[in-house]
Amino acid sequence: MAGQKKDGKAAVPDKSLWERLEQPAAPRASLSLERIGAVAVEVADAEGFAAVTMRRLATELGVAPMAAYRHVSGKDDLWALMAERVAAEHRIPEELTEWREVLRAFALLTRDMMLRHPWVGQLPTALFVLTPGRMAIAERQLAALDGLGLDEDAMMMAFRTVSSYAHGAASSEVALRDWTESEGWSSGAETRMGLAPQMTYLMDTGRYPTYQRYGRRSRRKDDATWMYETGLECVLDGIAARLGI
Amino acid sequence: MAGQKKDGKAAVPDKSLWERLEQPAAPRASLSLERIGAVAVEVADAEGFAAVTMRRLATELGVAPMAAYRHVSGKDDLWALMAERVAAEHRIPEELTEWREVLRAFALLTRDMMLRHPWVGQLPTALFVLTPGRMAIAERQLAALDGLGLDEDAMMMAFRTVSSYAHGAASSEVALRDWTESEGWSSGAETRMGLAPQMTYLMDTGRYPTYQRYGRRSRRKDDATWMYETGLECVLDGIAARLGI
DNA sequence: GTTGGGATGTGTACGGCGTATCTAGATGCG
DNA sequence: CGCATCTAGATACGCCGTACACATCCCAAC
Repeated sequence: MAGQKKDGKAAVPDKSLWERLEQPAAPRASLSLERIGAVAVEVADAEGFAAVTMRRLATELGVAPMAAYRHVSGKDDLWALMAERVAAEHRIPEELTEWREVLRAFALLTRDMMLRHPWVGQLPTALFVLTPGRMAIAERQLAALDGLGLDEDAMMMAFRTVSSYAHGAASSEVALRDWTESEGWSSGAETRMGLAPQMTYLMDTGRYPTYQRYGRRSRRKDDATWMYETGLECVLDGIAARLGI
Repeated sequence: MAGQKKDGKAAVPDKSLWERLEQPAAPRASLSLERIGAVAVEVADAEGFAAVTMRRLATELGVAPMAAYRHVSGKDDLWALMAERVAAEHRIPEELTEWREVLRAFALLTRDMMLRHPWVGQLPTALFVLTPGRMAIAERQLAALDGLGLDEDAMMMAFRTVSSYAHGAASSEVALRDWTESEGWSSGAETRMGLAPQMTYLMDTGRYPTYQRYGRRSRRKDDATWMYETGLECVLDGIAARLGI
């Protein structure tokens, strides 16, 4: 067995992806999980998630199209490597101990990370949990919520609530930014002036009066940071109030 | 012009997708946006998002592979139709008037919808905002927040905070459900017993003590509804407190 | 020193995808 | 009737993921 079918067919080794990722790179191998993941992230950062193809990676790595399959089982493993790589960028300062500060820092770092790597929202959502780096982040949050008299369910609920908010808010922010940029507008104002035809049509139906009033009267329409941070404080307030911490 | 290049090349008409969607179906056409969207949703519900290909749709519609391009510009339009179709399922009861009830109903309906159509989380995130049905939902929320003395920015912030939480929480719930099912487990307990090799490895590293304690001591580990609803109440509490409503 | 086997990368090929472009038939209008 | 217009079909191109068989290289055992 061990990554080798009886007839000599090539395959990825037996050990789990994460175990292999932590092992030192094989001595006489031009490829490694580290290198594959790094290049995948580079390509995605530069040209978008869709540009990350096995063939493109092979070109970038200076290797034949099928070479990477010795190391990853396919695109699933590849995506997992990408998720792990960006998760490892999270560095919540050690000094922070108060639960609210830790959870806030986590949410702010998540947004920064997703603005830096806008393709992250296109990864399968399960990778937001099931990666060593993501689990380390969760562990840090849970530890910060420990010793406050909460039961395990409440601790997990608090963490997951913040995490859900952060993921949802950051991905919609990124999606809207990508969309306005893809339409060739560079500011919120421009966006609203040269509205895409479909938006103009929708607004002109007059079905969205409150929404239109927001468009005319809002003073912070383009301040995504304010929106994100204010929403985050609400979420933290609510957790504190409901859990009595 | 008008959907026709000078040399007779076929193309989708000029009017926006949404305008065409509302028009009555063309008299002598076997295809319509309605029918295309309906079939796309059916295929996605039955076999997953990846099964929705232009060719598969053509087969399902009893039509040549390129026929649908007369009506949609490509997969982008198709996805927009799918998003609009599931958005139209949201029916927030007319009787609800209190802001908190309206926002709560919206969040609960969002979760139900995503559990019913697990592929929704794989749509481009921008479609969670920029569709007529999604805008109608937003309008309803904003209207419920109107007249409480909030300024436009606060109203939008409240709505977006709930919407971000709902989207994030529901998509991670769906992703985890899909993942455990794809591994062939049918309950949370089974999931934890026959843990995937990669998870066993991670847990065995001993790096996640608090997480492991949660695994051992949690009493609501498999109660996704409790988790979602409790988190939602936190979010609503926080909004109420911060905005003084 | 030779040899054999596992690890590593290569070459070739298949079936499916999105979609550009051309062609053909039906329909309504002068 | 004749013609523009709308609709769908046919064909084809260049990508994609990846299965599979093969070549190479290095180390270990003899």
